[in-house]
Amino acid sequence: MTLEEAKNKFIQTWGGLGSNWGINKTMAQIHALLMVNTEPLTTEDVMEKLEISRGNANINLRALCDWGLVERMGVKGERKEFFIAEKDIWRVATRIAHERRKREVEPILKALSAAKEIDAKDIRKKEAQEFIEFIESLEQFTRKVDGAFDKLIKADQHWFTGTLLKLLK
Amino acid sequence: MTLEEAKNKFIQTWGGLGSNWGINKTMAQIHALLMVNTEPLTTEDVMEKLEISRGNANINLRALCDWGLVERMGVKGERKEFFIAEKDIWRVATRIAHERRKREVEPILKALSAAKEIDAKDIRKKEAQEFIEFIESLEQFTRKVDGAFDKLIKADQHWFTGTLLKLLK
DNA sequence: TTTTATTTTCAATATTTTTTGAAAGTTATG
DNA sequence: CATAACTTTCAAAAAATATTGAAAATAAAA
Repeated sequence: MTLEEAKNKFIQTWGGLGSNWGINKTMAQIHALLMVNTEPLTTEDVMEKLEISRGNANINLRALCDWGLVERMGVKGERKEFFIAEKDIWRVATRIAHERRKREVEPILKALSAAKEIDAKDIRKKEAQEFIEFIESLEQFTRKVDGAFDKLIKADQHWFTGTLLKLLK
Repeated sequence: MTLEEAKNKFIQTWGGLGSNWGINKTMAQIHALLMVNTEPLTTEDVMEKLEISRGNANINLRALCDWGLVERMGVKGERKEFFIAEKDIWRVATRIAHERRKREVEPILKALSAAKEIDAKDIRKKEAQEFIEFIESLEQFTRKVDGAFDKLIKADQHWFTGTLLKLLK
């Protein structure tokens, strides 16, 4: 396998993984492409190397910027925009975690809280009490996990890979 | 909102969440339905309450059993099969984590390791060395997170909600 | 064994999500 | 200002994924 082939293989793999993590395939592939290229690339480069349309490249590059996984870069004397990826895997992971937490946890808590608003006529039923109790256990659990996640995201990599992981041995 | 409406709302919400976690909508809805019903339900019940086809109900009930989130139950004197859900949210979470780990981490590590097999003619290039180094940092990180995950799955809930969460305060 | 109840399978269909590409928008340059 | 270089948008098309429903398979009962 040539270096080129190895890089392509990695791009494909990373693309496949992305879909498991709420990131679409193209977005993950662009991210992979930018990670294995030390020099910044233009939209045109991305289109060519991944054989995708301009619209697709544009939309996903923007999404990657929103997620904080990619940065726009101006290059002196060039009119085009250049893009460069976050390469530090710890930062990549925390950025993804941060974004997903924001998008997912809040709606869950809102929905759970809404589910408890039961009419007076029903609320005294044993069945209703059981239901409410169940929803509350879910809420409590969600809050706890969310809190832990939040701390993890804010923690620094050394503490994580050192201290915390030792505790989990 | 009546108790019935509240339950339905919860089922819908849980269904929506599922898709964020690699579980399809129907699968998550069936799981929710079984969680809010103390008594076991049949395939027929699930079809009616969620207004889905027999095939869909069957396939997703089976998947839930595979994930360890639902159990088949025989009921004395009844010919039909009954299903009951895991209701303990900690167990639900660890089962999902366990299943996803199995399906996702192994393929990642395999693919990363394959990406390093670069031809002799390229291997001496500085660029190849950088690439390999990068892939290795990814492998190392994946292994660490995976290890932590594994421990977490095997840990008991008390230790998690008590000891570990305090450390993350 | 035959009948009947129940579960499973899977090709066809429907739905959701992603991608395309061309037109409209923007910004720098002469 | 006009032109050229580049970026953004979005309706339509394609691809991926989930769902249906009826037929086949299985298992219990008669």
